[in-house]
Amino acid sequence: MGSAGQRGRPRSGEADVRLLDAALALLLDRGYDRFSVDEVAAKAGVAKTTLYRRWPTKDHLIVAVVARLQDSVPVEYSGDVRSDLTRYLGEIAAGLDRMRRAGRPATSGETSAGLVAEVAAAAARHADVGAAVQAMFHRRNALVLALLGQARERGELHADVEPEVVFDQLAGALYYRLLITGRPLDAAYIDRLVGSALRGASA
Amino acid sequence: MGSAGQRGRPRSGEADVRLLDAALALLLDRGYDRFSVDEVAAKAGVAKTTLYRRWPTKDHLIVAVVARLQDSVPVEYSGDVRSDLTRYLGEIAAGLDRMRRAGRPATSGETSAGLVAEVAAAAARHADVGAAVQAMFHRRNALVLALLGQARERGELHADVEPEVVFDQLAGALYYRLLITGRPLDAAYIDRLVGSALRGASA
Amino acid sequence: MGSAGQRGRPRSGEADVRLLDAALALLLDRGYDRFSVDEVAAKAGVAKTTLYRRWPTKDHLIVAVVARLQDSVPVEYSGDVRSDLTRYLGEIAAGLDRMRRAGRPATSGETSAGLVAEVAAAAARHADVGAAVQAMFHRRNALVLALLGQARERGELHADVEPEVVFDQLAGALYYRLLITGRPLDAAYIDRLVGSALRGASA
Amino acid sequence: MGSAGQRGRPRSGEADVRLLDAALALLLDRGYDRFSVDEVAAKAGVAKTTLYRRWPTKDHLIVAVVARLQDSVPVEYSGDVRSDLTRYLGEIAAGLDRMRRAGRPATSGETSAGLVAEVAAAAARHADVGAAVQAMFHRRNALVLALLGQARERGELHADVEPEVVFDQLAGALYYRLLITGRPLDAAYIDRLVGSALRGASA
DNA sequence: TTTTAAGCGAGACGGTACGTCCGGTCTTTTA
DNA sequence: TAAAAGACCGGACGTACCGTCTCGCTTAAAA
Repeated sequence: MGSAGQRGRPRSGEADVRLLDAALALLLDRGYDRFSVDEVAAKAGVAKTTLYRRWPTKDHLIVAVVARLQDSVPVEYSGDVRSDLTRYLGEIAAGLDRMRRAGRPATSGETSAGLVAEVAAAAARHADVGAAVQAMFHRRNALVLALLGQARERGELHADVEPEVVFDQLAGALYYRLLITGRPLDAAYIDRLVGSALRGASA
Repeated sequence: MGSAGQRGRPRSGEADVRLLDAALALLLDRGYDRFSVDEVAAKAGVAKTTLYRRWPTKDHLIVAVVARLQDSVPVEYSGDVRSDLTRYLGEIAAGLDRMRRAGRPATSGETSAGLVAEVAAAAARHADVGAAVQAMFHRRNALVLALLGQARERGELHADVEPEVVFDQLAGALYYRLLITGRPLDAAYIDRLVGSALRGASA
Repeated sequence: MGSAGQRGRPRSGEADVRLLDAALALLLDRGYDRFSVDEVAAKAGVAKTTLYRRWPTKDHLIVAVVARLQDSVPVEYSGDVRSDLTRYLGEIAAGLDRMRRAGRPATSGETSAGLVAEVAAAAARHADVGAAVQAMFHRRNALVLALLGQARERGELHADVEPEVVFDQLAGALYYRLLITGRPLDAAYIDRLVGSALRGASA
Repeated sequence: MGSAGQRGRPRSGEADVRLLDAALALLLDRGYDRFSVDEVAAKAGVAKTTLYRRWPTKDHLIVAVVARLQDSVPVEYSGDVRSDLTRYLGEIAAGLDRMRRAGRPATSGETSAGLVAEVAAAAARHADVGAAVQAMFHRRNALVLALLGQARERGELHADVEPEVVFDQLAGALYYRLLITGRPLDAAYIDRLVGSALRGASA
């Protein structure tokens, strides 16, 4: 009753795991280019067809991998906007940092935004990948938008503060640094950033 | 005098122009992927060797093209920070918009950041391309940083405002929207953005 | 006694028919390549497993189909060797013609021997298919060999005529034309052929 | 003078040789199926593109290889039709024998016509391959047709003998045996065959 | 009536090869 | 020298198709 009834052989859950694991490993020590689908399949011990049944494109696969990388951001509220924002931006920066290292020799101090940029590019190439990427970021950001909204309602922020805009300014600055300027995303910068954003916002 | 003495056939200045033109045209109606070096050479009526003598890589070529797209931003100061910023961000948004359309059917209202992202990715792939990209943006931004600095000195902005951070917040928000969120960069948004940035900054 | 006794669900006779029909239809309008087992099953509305339970290989299936195509050659003796041979070779030629058209647009006057050759190739790939093919041809040819033998005994042919060799020459010429030369197998040719074969053979 | 003038880098003659050699070797010890284009290229130490520039298809390549296998049939006339025919058919049979062994373990006494059939099938799949195959056989057979024609003119054969038909009967018998019947092509059979063909033909 | 053996539908899976694409380099002839 | 032309190397991509496997379900004979 209710259940649709199983048709055909079910997809192998193990294949998913092995593929994503292999892909992640490969992505991290190769980077986007030099990442090859054939190699993922081989490393996972899975047929290429099985991979392509799940992700129709290298881009799709990589985005799935990245999503898994990013999807573990437990946030807790302390009630203090400044420290909450600082902590959250720190998490984002750390996440970007994990991606930043993909494909670069660990020793190289290079600030490479390659993977992030590639993901954005992939998002632009395929509409569905774009949707997935936006959803991924939306999930990540929803908490912070809520946090800003609550702070405003509590009177901790001016009434005319627009959470969305403020958030764009904060996150945007990080991405801009990473992708364009190439300057570091350290704690000091994050402090300055939060400070600047809250200067006019706090009541 | 002093000149090394020209040996052999001189480089054809015309080739440069034809190549860049062809590349631009192709880039605009194909986007980064589906843009092929062979095709550029063919369209320019120039040998591939000639192209590679000038730009050692597809990435290099494309960045050169993009630089030409972006490098015409004459800015004039009106003396009023708010309007100056608004105007300048408008210019940036317009430039991004030109790139945004690359390779997308004109009709599609899609907000595609493909080219921008690809350029960032290219910057991450080759150190020299990265330097060129940063220089390009640095040239664009220097004026605004100067503007903010002067406004601070004139007392129009608080003494503890950090121009660099404020600029990151402004430009970053635009790029974040474009690359990640995919939401529009219209005049209304720019107004809200400048408003938010100046709320706490103006004296 | 001896009989195993029927266990389990019996095979569906309908499936056989539907599969062979679908396969034949597909074979005729696609040819050997571009004939896909999946498509046969789909078209027959039958599971692939069901198909493979009957024919372990695409080759086996196709040979089964071809056998059905060829197995309807009722021959009657008139008593006159020349006319009997002519008639029989005409039947063979017609049968080959049916196969000849497989996968070719009806309009194309092309003399394509594709299917015949593919069957021969399949026969070479699998011993059992080879046996089946030989048996099929043996059935077809037995009658003619008998005919030649009787004519010899009746004195209509020289005593030293070897039916087997003569038959090879007749049938062989047809196949050689079809497979190698690509020239037409019309009635005129068959007459010349029989004439040539009987020149020295008839007493 | 008249020459078109060489443009661009000329094709590497060495590549041709290495590819054909590699392909032949592979074909002989694998047979048509299990013959892989990638492997040929690898074995020849040549890029796959280079191969595909010459032969657009596995079929084309294989036919080229087979043509080389068959194209060395120097025939000399002795003036005696019977012995000339016997010798020539012997050559054909030997050539077929070389192909017959392709892909079969040397030990196996199997009479496999695989490669011949595959070539015929390939000829049916692509019009241009078909033309090449016919040309190949035409070259081989022209000599014998001429021989038969001369013998007729010399009065060695009846005036109403049609060389073309006789030849079809002879060659056809060989191919029919090989492809369909699977019986051996030994010297004894060839003698019987020539005898049968000449019975009525010789004046 | 319950068990057991097998067939069936659906579709995922492993494996292999194909032919294509494209980036970048090399080898010619000609200017 | 540079330029034009085009072959070359290398490597990945995504597709196609074969034949096997794994489910859940159905059919009939056997216990």
